[in-house]
Amino acid sequence: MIVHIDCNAFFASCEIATREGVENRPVVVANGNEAGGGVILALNNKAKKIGLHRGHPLFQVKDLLEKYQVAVFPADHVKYRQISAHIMQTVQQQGIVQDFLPYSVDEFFGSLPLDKPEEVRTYVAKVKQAIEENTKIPVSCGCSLTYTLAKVATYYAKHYAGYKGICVLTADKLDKALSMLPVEEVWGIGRTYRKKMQALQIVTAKDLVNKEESLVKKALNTRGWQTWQELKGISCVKISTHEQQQSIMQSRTFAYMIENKEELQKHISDYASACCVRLRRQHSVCKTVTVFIATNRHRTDLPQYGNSASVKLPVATSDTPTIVKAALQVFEQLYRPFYQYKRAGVILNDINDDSSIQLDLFANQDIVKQRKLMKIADTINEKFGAETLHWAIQDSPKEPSKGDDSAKG
DNA sequence: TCTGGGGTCCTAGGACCC
DNA sequence: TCTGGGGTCCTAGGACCC
Repeated sequence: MIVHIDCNAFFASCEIATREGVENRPVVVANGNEAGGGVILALNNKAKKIGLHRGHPLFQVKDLLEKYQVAVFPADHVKYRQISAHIMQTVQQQGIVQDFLPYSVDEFFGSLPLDKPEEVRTYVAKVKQAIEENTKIPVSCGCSLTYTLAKVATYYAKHYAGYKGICVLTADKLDKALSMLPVEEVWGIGRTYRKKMQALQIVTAKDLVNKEESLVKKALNTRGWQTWQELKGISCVKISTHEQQQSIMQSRTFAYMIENKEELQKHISDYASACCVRLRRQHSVCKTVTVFIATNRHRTDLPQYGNSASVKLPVATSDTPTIVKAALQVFEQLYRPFYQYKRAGVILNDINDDSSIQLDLFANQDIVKQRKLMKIADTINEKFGAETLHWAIQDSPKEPSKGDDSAKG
């Protein structure tokens, strides 16, 4: 049996668990920038009941927030990662669920070598109780034959109070469960596939399962076909557990629109630099640097422009000055004057372990020295705060420092 | 005034190879 | 010199996820 554990309204639950006196109030977690813009990322049931939704921009629901005294908190991802790790640890200590792995910050998969539903239910209930006692985070649990079906089970665990947060979906109940499930609730069916489903007159998950394999393969490609198989109880999805991320991205929506080139350059440098820190933290190097910039797509009254481009580095690296320089070069290609920019970001791709650097025959870089320098900088910034050491190349390229790539602080 | 920030995988098509 | 068949690799973009 595959076990799926899903935290309920995770970000909101984390805030409630770590603060006094908010558990009886509607609670909302939103991201935001200095100007207070932002959208709702998570909310508890009390907040849902007064009509709030995930994705609502805060400025549109200001009246509701005031009227019902909603507690609004900014997202604190460091806290959420810590609580997530605590949940992992708690479950592993129980020694009941095997191969327990995180799928995202608030979802986990594992397996149980049992098939009697009562037994499964009993053990999963123990795990659920341990999580809720140790971390104060309420969870829903689904168990079934495949990952996709375990997520179906969790859907029912969440939607039917009678299950008390645990649903064990055995083969004999599949038919009924799938016939009651809207197809767009199935893991792997998103916006585009939902439209295709409508065209094929597929309304429930069961309608999908009943379609012929050849039709599914043709209309929905490999992904859709895998989902179809999993719904029939045939495992074929793999949960990837990369220890190293394969891409690292840092981007922001600005509090206000920016036209000034130097100001944008400053942001691009900061994002690139932040990406590098994360890259080194996972002991990786990257070979491709991508930059994107865009205007405010919501402002239809203003001229729109958005673009992205990449550069391939001659040698895979995690060296901040090298990567910042590359990002700024790409930005130079992208930038068009007279537009009001609202969003920008940097993505690192082609990521590999830093022990596997392929040296370019003609490249003349002293990698050992670079790495020592980076290590020192990271150590200092970790110890004394992220802005203690700052790379000169992050500053406006119009006033380069005399010593190339030297750090100032 | 104010509208998120990350990720993964798959596919189609072009470049290039023998 | 021309032609075809059979491959691989790379990339951009699109789909999905949280």
